[in-house]
Amino acid sequence: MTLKLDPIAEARRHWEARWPADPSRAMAAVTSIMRSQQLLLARFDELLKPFRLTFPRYEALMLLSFTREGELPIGKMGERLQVHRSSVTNVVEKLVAGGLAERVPHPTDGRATLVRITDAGREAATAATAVLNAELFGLQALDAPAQEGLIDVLTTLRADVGDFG
Amino acid sequence: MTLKLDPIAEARRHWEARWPADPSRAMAAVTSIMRSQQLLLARFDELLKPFRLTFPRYEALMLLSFTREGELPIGKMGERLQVHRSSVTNVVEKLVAGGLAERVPHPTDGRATLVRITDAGREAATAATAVLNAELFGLQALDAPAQEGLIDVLTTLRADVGDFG
DNA sequence: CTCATTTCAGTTTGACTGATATGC
DNA sequence: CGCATATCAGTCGAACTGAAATGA
Repeated sequence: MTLKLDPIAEARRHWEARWPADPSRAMAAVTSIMRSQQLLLARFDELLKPFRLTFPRYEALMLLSFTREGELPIGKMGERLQVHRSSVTNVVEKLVAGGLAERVPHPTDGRATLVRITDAGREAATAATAVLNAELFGLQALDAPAQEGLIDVLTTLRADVGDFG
Repeated sequence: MTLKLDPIAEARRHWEARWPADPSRAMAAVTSIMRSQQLLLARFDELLKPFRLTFPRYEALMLLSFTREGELPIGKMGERLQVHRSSVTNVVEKLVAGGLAERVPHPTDGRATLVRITDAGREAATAATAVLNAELFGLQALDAPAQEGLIDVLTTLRADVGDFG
C-alpha cells in the first residue's frame, strides 16, 4: 500500500536544496546508471543461477561462442571483456570447473593457453540466452526507440570517458 | 594511433550475426549500462582516492550530510542506500576509522546506533563533491537534455524492475 | 637477452547470510 | 513474550597487484 518513492528522485531533491542547479542533475544521472546496473545484475544473476553462471561468466561464455573456432587465448579474452588477465584466468577456472569450457594448449605458441567452449558450454549458453531473452534482458519496459536512445547516449558517455575512439 | 573500436558495437554485430533482431539491441543496451557504470565507478574511485573515500563511502557520507542533524541510524541508512544493514555497518566502520563519522548512542532507543558526520566528514564531503563536480560527475559529454532523457529512461527501467512504485 | 603470456598467491572491496546480544 | 536493531563471524565474487614460470 505504501507506494515507495523513487530514492533517486528523493536524493535529487536533497541535492537541489543544498547545491545549485547542475550537480543535482548529473548526480541523478550517475546514480541512475549505478542503480540500474545493480538491479540488472541482481536479476541476471538470479536468472543465471540455474545454469551455475554469473553475468561475468555468461559474458565470457558468449564471447567464446561467438568465435569461429569456439576458442580464444586468455589475453584476447581480457581485451574483449575489458578486465585484467588474471581475472580472466579466474573466470575461466570456474567455467572449466563447470565443464563449460576447457583449456587446450596453443598449437603454435607454447606460452599461450586457448580456452575452448565445450558442447555443454554451448548448450548452457543457448539455454541461458533464451531465458534472458524471455525478459528482453531486463528491458521489457523500454521500447525499441528508447533502447536505441539509451545506447546512443551511453555511447557518447563511454567515448568521452575513454572507452574507445 | 589505433582507433579502438567500440567493443559494445562490435559485440552487437556478433549478436546480430547469430541471433535475430531484438536480443542484440537489448543486449547492447544492457552492456552499455554495465560498462558505463564500470567506467564511472573507476573514475570516481580515482577522484575520491585523495579523500580516502570510495563511491559507496561517499554516498553514505553525502546521505548523512543531507540530514537535518547530520545523523541517522544504521537501518535507515541501509534503506536509503539500498544495501544490507551489515554492509552499512561495514561502510560506517571505514568512515569512523577515517574520522569522517562517529557512532553515538541513540538518545531514546537503546538498540539503535546513530551515525553522525563529523566536521572533518563535512569538509571531506564538500571538497570531494567539488572535485566530482569539476567533471560534472563524469558526464561532461552530455548536455542537460541528454542527461534528463537518460534519467527518464532509467527511471522507467528501474520502476519496471521494481526499484520503487 | 628481452619481451610476451599465463598462472599463482595474496589483497581489497562490497555485499551477502546467519547467529547472537541487546533493548523495545 | 515477540519483534526490532545492530554487530560479528564467515562466505562469496570480482577485480586488482606483483612475482614467478615458461617460451617466442
